[in-house]
Amino acid sequence: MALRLYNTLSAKVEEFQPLDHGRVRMYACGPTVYDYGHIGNFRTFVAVDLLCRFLRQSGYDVRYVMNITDVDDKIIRNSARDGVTVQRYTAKYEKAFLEDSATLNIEPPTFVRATEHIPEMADFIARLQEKGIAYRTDDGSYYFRIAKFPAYGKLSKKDFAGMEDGARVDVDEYEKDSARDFALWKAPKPGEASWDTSIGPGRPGWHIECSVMSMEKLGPSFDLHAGGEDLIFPHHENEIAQSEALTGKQFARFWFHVRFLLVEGEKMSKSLGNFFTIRDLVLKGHKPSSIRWLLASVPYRNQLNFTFDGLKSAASSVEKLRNFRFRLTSAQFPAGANPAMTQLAGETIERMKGALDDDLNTAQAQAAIFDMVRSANAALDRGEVRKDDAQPLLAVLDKLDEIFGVLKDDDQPKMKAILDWARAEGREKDISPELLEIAGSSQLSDGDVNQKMSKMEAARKARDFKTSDALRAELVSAGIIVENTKEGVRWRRK
RNA sequence: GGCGCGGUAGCCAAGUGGUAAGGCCGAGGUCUGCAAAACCUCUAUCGUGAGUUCGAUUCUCACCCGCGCCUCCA
Repeated sequence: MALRLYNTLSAKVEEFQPLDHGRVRMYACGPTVYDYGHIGNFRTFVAVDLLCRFLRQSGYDVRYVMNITDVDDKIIRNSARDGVTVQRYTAKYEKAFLEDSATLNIEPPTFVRATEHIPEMADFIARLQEKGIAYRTDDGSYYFRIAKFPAYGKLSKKDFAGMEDGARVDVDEYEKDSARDFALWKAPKPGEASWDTSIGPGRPGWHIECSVMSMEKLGPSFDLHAGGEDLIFPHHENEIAQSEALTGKQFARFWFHVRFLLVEGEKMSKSLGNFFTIRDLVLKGHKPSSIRWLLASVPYRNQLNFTFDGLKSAASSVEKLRNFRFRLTSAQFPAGANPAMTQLAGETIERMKGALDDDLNTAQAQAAIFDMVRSANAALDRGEVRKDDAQPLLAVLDKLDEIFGVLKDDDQPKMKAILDWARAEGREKDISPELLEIAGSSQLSDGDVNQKMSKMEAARKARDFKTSDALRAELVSAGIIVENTKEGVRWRRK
């Protein structure tokens, strides 16, 4: 079965086939680096990451480009407020974005920056002007003439034919021929960042960067264009207009839009006090893997209700998977193989692939893995798992994790890094005891832990439970989880 | 007002014209020196009303509620 994806352009679920056999070219609208990214931003980026990972797992060679918008109104406003250059201002938040992406195990795409493509944008606009599609106003701004692109509205399903010009002219705008015409290039204003270019001084409009950079990296027609649902209009509609008006070719073929999330059942907003960055959540003691799992647990086209109960639940779910993996890798099994386990592994792989092929139904993929884990754990309890069964079962987990990216336990160092950042930023008051507990579990080295573990085991063998319990309590208070199982003793960090 | 999405167990959340995945939490039990982990059992008739149908949670209509876009917010 092949991947079927919802395409905003056709408003249908379609079978996905790239233009070039075996090769996918995709572009995603990335962040505007004017502040720390919030969980809403990262829902989108995680969803696109899942898509990219699944395409790769499905055998495609994926070229994935993401833009970083490092010049826009908010950036100009905020950098002026802080009295720093635009460059310096955006550098801080771009770094934060890259760190947060890494925290969430988002595989880095090829990044492109708006400010590094200013001459190309000017050239693009000049060519639009040559074709009579763009026009210059007296102040030196350039606009896109929507009347020249009859297909305008095809992505957002808006009908502009009957709209009267002038009904809603924004008085702040310059002299546009039509109210719907959008800015390609903004004339310089005093105190604002400006570039001298072939079409005159100024700065790019919002949409032009994505047309220019995506086509430069991926060609005039490419397979997938992704972003948050809010970008459908006007951003992506305008990208299509600019690009297709210039090249006469179809721009992106599939449009992938990720739905907004809610927080505790309400729209996230600063005024409601339910606005969270990744760092805010980690400071509260939540693990990056919990955040990622929760964000990935609801299919991208559904509204996701992001709650703190949900985060705790996600933490337990990830824990369950990690425990299962731990159990398979740490125990000794009798030689041989159990055909039931081989079959279970095979069926689960099929179920996961089938779920993800179905417009990235991550919820069903997760259900498939949990079904397998339960069955396999039950078989383990009954002693029905043989030596040769471990590998195929672990392979299923690996396959799952190629997409979901939560099994490797590197939460602790990531949280420690954010703890250090908070201290450097003077945010001590936001550091929770939970974070300190987890980040602090590194105080005991692996060697220390192993030493105490063997002492504890010796005491247990001698049935000196008082001593062994005391050692265990000591380890537990240091953030170590100790398990004495039939298959042997083992430990891990909280 | 225009266009669109959704309302499923305490919470999160899939799904289907033939009586409902998965996760978390809770209760009871098994295992265990204890703890942890794990396993087993239990917990929903799918917003409300009407219609179509042999049969609807799944289709249609109405209503109520929530959400999104229509203003450079992912």
